[in-house]
Amino acid sequence: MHNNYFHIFTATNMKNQKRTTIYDIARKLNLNASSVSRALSNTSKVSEATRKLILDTAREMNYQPNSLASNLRRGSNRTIGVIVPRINQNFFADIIAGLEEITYENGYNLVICQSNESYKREVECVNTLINQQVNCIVMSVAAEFEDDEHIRNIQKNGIRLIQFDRVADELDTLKVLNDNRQASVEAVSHLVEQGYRRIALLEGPQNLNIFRQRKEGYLQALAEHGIEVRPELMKVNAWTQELSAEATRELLALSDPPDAIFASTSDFSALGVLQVATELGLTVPDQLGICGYSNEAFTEITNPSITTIDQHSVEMGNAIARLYFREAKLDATASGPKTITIKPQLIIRESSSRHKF
Amino acid sequence: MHNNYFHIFTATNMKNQKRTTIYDIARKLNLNASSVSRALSNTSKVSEATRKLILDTAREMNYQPNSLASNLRRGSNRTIGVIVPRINQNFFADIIAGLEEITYENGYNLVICQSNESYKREVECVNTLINQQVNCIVMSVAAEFEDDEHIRNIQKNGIRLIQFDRVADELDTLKVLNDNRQASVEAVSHLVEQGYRRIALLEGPQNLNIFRQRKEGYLQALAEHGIEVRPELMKVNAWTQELSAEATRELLALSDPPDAIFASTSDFSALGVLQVATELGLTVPDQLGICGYSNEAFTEITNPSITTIDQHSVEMGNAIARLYFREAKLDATASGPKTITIKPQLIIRESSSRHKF
DNA sequence: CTGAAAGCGCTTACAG
DNA sequence: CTGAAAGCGCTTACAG
Repeated sequence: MHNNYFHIFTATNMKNQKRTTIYDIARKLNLNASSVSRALSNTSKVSEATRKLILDTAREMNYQPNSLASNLRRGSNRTIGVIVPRINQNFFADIIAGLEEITYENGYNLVICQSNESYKREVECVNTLINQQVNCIVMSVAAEFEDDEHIRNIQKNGIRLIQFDRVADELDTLKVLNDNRQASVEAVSHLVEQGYRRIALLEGPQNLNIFRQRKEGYLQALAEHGIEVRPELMKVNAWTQELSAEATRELLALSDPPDAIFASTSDFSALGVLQVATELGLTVPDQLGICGYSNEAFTEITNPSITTIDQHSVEMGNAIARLYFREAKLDATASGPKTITIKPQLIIRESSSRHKF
Repeated sequence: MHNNYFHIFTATNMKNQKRTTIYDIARKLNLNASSVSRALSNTSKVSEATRKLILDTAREMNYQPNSLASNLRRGSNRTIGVIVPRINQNFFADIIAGLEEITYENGYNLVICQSNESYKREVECVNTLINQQVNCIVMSVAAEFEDDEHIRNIQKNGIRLIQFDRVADELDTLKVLNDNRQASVEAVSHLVEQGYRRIALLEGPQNLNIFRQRKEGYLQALAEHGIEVRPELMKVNAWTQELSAEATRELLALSDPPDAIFASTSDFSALGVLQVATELGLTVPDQLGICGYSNEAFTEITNPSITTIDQHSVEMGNAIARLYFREAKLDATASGPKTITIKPQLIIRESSSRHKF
């Protein structure tokens, strides 16, 4: 027992040489720790002379404040937790970068988790962030959605919640969304204006709000232009490059095949469409029009370049963070449901431009 | 004064309804908080009966442990801090995703900061993470490098440090690197084997180790194949798409222009080369060979597709996290400098394949 | 197996 | 302007 203790002591000693605390500084200067705290926090009244003395000594002793302690005491840790399906997907990486810009300016930190599209992982992420006492959780739900109890639990614990992009619609929370429906309407209308009439839709999982909205936009645009809906032109769950390629093969094998395909799920889907079209010797955009979603970097450099929708993802990240800080400044009780909508932008490129531009 | 206090109380009350603590549970069960703590931590001896009672009550009262408190007490917060130049750059996003996989498995969290390639920001990030008492800092230095005092400071504070990719070479720390030199040797040798002889190099900022090593590899490969070095074929700081395009124009305007360009800085540079080549009507790979670096997603789908080097970035993230956990298990004093090298892989595509493959 | 007590490092009303 | 004291919520040696 004694041996064991001694051993640990030695190791710790060699490793840490014990960090300086405000008590160390106080002792050295024959002051009380509370004065040191006040001088360092730079907020309460301390005489200029002692403040300077304390700051100098702190620097000299290489003092680093212990955020854990001050956070515990203050009951806030100036941290925002982020849960996304996948960190290294362009859209989410941009959101995170956008969040970071603003949170950094405000002296906050980001704790990041990824759900990997799994419901179970998402629940675990939420619990971890609640335990960490983050001030706010910013999240986009996993495709595998089962239940929203864990999300409600965030609010029960007095933690602010901002949902973005993929959200649990029914919950009364702060939300930052893209206007997916409107973007879809514009994309499909553009295809109609280019002369396409048999427009197919590649859909994402309909349990996610964003994919439902994109489908609604597609239907709305067809209605507005008096084009009849042909169910066989709508393909469900075509949301990866492979699934989209497969769906495209099926579509093009129809007796009355589509003359345009709106890959509403992603640009990777659009890429799948383009691949199959090239394989089959169809010219794009003349024989087949294509529109994707997300404005991934590669859409600009494919041959032909791909028409798509830019979601302003970095700006969206900024907007989310700004929303948090604005709400946090208001009385804690004041924040009800509130939605900010970002307007995506149709980027017209070669894959849908029959009339040269 | 009293008013003020009352106001705060109300707000807090309405917002939080006060989270359950182990004391609340103890009081309810007529036990001591220490027993509750032991039952919940699941480690010390508690009778099966009381353990069950405590766990049930905790669930019923919606207890969420306060990590801040336990971390402060234990002096560790099971968190790894990450500092990267840019979160939404593919390589770093992949590294982060790779880190997250392993840290998650081990019950650790990630706190992420981005330096935006700025030295000042990097120093601030380091300080924040030190104050947060993270167990480890994983970092890749900003391009704007001034001094390594902040990095030394990490170790002075008893925090483990793992440098990766872009590192301060002189410091004795754990390092996880790509074998940039070897990758360059292979890329340039491949170009030689394809019959290219006047091979130009686009270099990155030479204050970063990775770009120095890639240049060394280039020089080594030329030497090995008995090809003379022509300084006018080596362009410094060509590390964005625009700068590379510019450098390419200059190179191709030479009286004896290159027949291949190794864009050692990134695939975006390679893209800049490809653009200019297309503009000037040069056929790739016949009249000009191109090789990039990083294996960005788009390199597969450009026309022609781009030969490049895959850095196994997700696996590199995994390796970094595993290194931390392995070292952490060893005695705290035992960890000296140590380097893990990941072997990148040359991906040969059309842009450098004169002989069809 | 359980309880009582100290302490992690800080902040903040309360006195003076 | 400064000091003394309590407390944030937990963990952990020490007794029993």
